[in-house]
Amino acid sequence: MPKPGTRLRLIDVAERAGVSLATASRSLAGREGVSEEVADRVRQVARELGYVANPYARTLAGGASSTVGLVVHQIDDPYFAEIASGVIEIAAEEGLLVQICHSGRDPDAELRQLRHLIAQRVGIILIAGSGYNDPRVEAEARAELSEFQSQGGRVAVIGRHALGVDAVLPDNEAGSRALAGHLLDLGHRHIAIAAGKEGLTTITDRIAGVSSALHQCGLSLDNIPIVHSDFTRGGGRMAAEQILSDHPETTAIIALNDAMAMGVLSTLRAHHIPVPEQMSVVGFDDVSVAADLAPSLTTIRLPMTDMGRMALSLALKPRSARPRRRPTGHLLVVRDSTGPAPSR
Amino acid sequence: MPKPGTRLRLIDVAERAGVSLATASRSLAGREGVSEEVADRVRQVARELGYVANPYARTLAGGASSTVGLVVHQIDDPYFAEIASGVIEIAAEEGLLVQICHSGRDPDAELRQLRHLIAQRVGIILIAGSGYNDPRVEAEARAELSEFQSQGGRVAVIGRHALGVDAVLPDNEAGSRALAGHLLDLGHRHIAIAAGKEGLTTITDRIAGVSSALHQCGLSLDNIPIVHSDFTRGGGRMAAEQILSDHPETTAIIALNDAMAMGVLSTLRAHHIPVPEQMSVVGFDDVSVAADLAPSLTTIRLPMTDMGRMALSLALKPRSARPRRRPTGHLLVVRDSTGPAPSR
DNA sequence: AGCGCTTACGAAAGCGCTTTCGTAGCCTAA
DNA sequence: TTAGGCTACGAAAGCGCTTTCGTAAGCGCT
Repeated sequence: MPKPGTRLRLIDVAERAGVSLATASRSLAGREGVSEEVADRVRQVARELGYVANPYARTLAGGASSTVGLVVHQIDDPYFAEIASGVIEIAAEEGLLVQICHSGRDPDAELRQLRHLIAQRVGIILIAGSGYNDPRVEAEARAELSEFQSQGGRVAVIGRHALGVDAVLPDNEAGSRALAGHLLDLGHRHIAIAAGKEGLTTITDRIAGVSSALHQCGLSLDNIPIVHSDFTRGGGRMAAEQILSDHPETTAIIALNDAMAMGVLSTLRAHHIPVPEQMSVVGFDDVSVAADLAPSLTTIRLPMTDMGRMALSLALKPRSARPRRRPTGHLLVVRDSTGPAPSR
Repeated sequence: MPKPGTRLRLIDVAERAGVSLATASRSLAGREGVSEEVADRVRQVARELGYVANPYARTLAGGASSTVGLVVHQIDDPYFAEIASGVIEIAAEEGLLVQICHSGRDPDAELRQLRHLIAQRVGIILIAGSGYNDPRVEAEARAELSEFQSQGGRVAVIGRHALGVDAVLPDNEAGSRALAGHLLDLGHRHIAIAAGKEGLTTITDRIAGVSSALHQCGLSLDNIPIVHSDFTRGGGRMAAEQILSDHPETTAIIALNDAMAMGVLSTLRAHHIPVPEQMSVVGFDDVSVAADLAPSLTTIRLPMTDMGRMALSLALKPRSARPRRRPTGHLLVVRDSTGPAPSR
């Protein structure tokens, strides 16, 4: 920690500008009660001297904390990395700092991280990643957040709902409906779903979309296998293995995110099953590598970086009475991993 | 920002434990001058009450800042995301917070971020990513960092040197020597290099490794094309296009990182050039998706997550007189993207 | 018993800011 | 002219911690 007394302080600026500490503070904060002339002079001096306020002192004194806490499942998952990238971009513009912490897809860990961030007095909390189908955890998180908000904290969530706060929300159901619709249009009737860990709302929503598409064709979710493993490439591999061995009639696999889809593709390759000739595969998210895979992946594009940007912007706006929802667009991107169902 | 007076303060803990503020502080900080008995009681009370120190007050009062600033080129690049993941892991264990900022592979932006972090009074600075072949920038960064260190700040760099601070360093030269050696062993004599933006030390080092391998075979770097574009998939695509059109005799492409290799593979696919039958491709880093590509990528494995962990651990240790270097292992991982040079 | 020394603790002084409160100085109106 | 109300600013009080300094109590020693 830098030794005290060594950096430029506000009082130095004030002296140089020939005003009191209070006036200098007001000038830089843009508060009223200072004549334009004096305020300009102070700002000028501050700029010349390259003054940067000590955030610790500022926050301690009751100013707004200028750090935003971002909770992600795992930063080295491209989905979250892209969101983080958007958040960092806006934060840089606003002069805020971003603190990232991992929840590791564990509801309790997420809650811990949340509490830790609050205890650390961040000013803004952003939570990315699926919610949990666990009323206890959701209720606790909600209580924690509303307490935080009542003390002036700002919150927004990305890709999850039910927390009673502002949210940036993709339409998971519509997305996977489009995905399933695409496969059905191609004639696939033996579709399997490679899903992540049970208990994530994202998964529930995405499965609901598939169900809805099936119903439109007079089919039902009951007849299609859903393999739950993990929202990672490894999880995709495991799910694919299971689908191949338990449901050999399958001609299309819906992976509920791109990471799993990549695992599925890798397993199919290992089994020498040509994609899309013998098996179609779709993902969800359109992480940037999806286009560079072989075969390139048919998926739903979510604007992750934008979602990150939107979430922070949303949190920065004055709070409204009711939680706001910003829907994100989504787009079916058809690439080379899907094709007509093979004829028998 | 949470309203003051509302959270648990150290004085509350002190009162509950029946000691003074000073004693409570000393107890929790593990300083001496407190009897074991009293210290234990204070710690016990703090734990029961769930006390978390206000980091702003703590830092302002001259305690160590408990936030680590991590500068990366781009967080949604898997190489950096994996490093960040390791840093976040250790930080979580140590109760530190990680602030991430982007330098965008721009030396001046990096310098700005550095200054910003210092101005923000972080306690530890970690810089990941290549250095720059730009004496001015390097000198300024070095000066800034040494000033920071002289005021008690801790610093470590990851994957770059020449900054006069502790470093976690892969052996870029040996790695690419192994890579080139592998291709030479396979009989390739028309090798091209897809490199990132000129001016990065990482690139210089990796090219030097190739050069050294070539020399051992009586060949020289002079005869092989080096295309500079960008350390991204897009950059890989551009480089590949140029290599294909300007150097059709090429049978192997060394991409200087995995992202570029992925771009190269994607371009080769677009040109219907079979890999590795007609063209071998190697990358560098072994980002986790490299194993799941089609074909899977021959590359040099760098333990990115470990590098992140090591860097933070290194910075946390008491400073030594001279900058320490922690070499990281590297491993040639031969996969499906390389094969014997095609016979004419 | 009296001295100095150590140990264990409390009182209080900041750290650099924001904000409240007080007060000159000025303007307006009677 | 004087009372009343602004406006523009300064003095000073914290924010919650760490750390320095002072001191009472306990110890061994002469």
